[in-house]
Amino acid sequence: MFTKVLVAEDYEIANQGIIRILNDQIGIHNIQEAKYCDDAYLKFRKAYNDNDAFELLITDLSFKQDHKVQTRTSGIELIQDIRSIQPDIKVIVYSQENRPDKINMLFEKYHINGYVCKGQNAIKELISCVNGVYQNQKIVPPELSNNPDSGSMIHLDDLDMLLLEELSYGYTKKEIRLKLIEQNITPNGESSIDKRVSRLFDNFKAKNTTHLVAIVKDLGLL
Amino acid sequence: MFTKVLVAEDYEIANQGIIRILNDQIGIHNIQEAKYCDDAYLKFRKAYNDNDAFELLITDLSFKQDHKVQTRTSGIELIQDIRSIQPDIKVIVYSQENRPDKINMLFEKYHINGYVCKGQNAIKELISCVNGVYQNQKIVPPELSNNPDSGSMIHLDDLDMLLLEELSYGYTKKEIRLKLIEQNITPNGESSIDKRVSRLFDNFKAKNTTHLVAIVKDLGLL
DNA sequence: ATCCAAAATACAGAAATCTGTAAGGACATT
DNA sequence: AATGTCCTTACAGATTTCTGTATTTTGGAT
Repeated sequence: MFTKVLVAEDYEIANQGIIRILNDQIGIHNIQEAKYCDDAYLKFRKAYNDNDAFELLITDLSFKQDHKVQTRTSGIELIQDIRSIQPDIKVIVYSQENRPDKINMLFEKYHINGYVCKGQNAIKELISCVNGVYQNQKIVPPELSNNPDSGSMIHLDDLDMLLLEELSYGYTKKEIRLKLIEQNITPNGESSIDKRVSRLFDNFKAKNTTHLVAIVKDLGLL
Repeated sequence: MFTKVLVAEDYEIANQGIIRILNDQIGIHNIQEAKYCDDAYLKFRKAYNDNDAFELLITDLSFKQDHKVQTRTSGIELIQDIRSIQPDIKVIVYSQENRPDKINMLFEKYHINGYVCKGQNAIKELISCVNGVYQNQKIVPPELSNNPDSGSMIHLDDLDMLLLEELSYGYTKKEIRLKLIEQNITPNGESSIDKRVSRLFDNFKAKNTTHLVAIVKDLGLL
């Protein structure tokens, strides 16, 4: 089993809970905790430089910022920074987020090794996740692996996302068209944009632009 | 100090943490916990019917739903249901949410007694919140009470919220008008709705309906 | 080079949005 | 009763949205 673990979680009640589980139920005793991303990074650096590196990082995604000035405010930055130095460190993300799209993105883009969703079964899931990751498995939360419709997810390309974003800012299609032309993005015909947005209507079962943006906001894609 | 407390929090690691704090640091020993809203409600009803009612409810806002069928999925419904039976019960909401508008809404609309934000100082804040609420104070989280612009919040009445909601569902103003007439809500003239929405445009500096809904979603009011 | 299918675009018309003006009613003050 | 203010509503016109159809362009396969 892992012998040395770093826990980055700003929410101190959870922080303590995680450490207790690692300690009592998994038998890991060499644990360091950090309530700030920057603090986590410093502890990581120190251990790495002392040739006593961490084997596993368990981190939250969002860190509230208080009075202290932080250079990192999200777990993603922390993961990137740490992986750039120690690429083989195992990473478990442990967060509130339960939207399939977002969790999948973490695995695909940042190659995390496991994800545990804060929730009713966090204790059990955390234990099996740590065990699985130790055996080099990729541990997806059960909500996701059981969910059949996560595979049928609609794939949105960059232009789709751009359109959704611009629409959510209240720009008209004419204005968006001009922006696309300025940035040399094709297609940029007004009716091409219409068509694309209409397809999004179908995908998300939206009645109109306002509805579409509301849906996408709810899904957390914007 | 309170002698009997109900803790509704689906996230079990936090759940345990809260109970430990109440126990060890505040000296409340008669605590019941619930990981589901419905479960919390049943425990409340039982205690109330047994003439051994709870004095304080500490609840999260969002409850993830798993396989069990729940009639209540949000802490707000739980609060409403419980308050309709025992109006004088003290309520502390304890949640991830840190958007001022939403927290203010909880105090104004649901008359909660205290709010604690999950975060770095949750332990300290929870302790002082329970103490303050016991002394009939209204305990606003420090992030909010220090924030000067929280006072300048735009006040939205029920009709405003209704309109925003319907617009976010993609209904046209004609459709919304008909709904208002059906429910005997005035004003319901088409241009009255227009005027009201235009006022919302001004309030939120929105360019059009889509932009407005996006802004309101971001603020967490919808 | 030719053909085909998919994508991009133009165009058009019905519906909806947004904005302004004006008319009518409710209500309080004088 | 008269006045003024606020709110509701009707109406109108310019713009935008949304949905079709038709035409052109693109890129790959033969």
